[in-house]
Amino acid sequence: MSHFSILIKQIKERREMLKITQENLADLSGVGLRTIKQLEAGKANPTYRTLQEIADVLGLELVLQVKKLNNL
Amino acid sequence: MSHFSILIKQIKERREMLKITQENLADLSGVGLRTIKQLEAGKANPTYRTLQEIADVLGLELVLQVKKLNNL
DNA sequence: TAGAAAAGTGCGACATATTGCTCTATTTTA
DNA sequence: TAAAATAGAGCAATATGTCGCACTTTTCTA
Repeated sequence: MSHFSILIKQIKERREMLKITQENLADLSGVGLRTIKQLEAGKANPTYRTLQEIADVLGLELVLQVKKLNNL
Repeated sequence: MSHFSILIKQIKERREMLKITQENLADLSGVGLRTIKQLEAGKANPTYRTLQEIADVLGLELVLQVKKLNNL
């Protein structure tokens, strides 16, 4: 499971938790519906801005943190 | 100070802390030097992959978290 | 279970991110 | 302070992200 897949999954789960459809999310965020569909389908390499706009509507934010040491 | 500006600043500070030049970072991450220069200059809207590759070399990771409630 | 709603996909146009080249500006160092 | 190293920027080619349209598939619901 890539880090990106996890992020996608989080977005999708969060959207569903909030009972928002992809179409709602597109309207609310200003990001095109097509882009959201591609993103959730894991077929995209979105720009920071796109991710940020989507995350914002979902009450999420993209932050940079020091990597966790997983495999020691 | 936008959220993005903060992220850029974090990348730059982390790179400098590690005594890595932009050129080193380009080589290590596989991201073009030009792209890194533009990014650190705040003149870019990078893709997730670009950010991730850079962050990875710097021992950082991009994570999605529930927004902090700042202004209540 | 039939109809509606929501989600996923191929196609193609357009916008823009990435990149190298070359040059200038700034910072570091001997 | 001069030379070297590092960082920033204009230009243009190429790659790719964004988006709407039209359609199919899947999921929900009455």
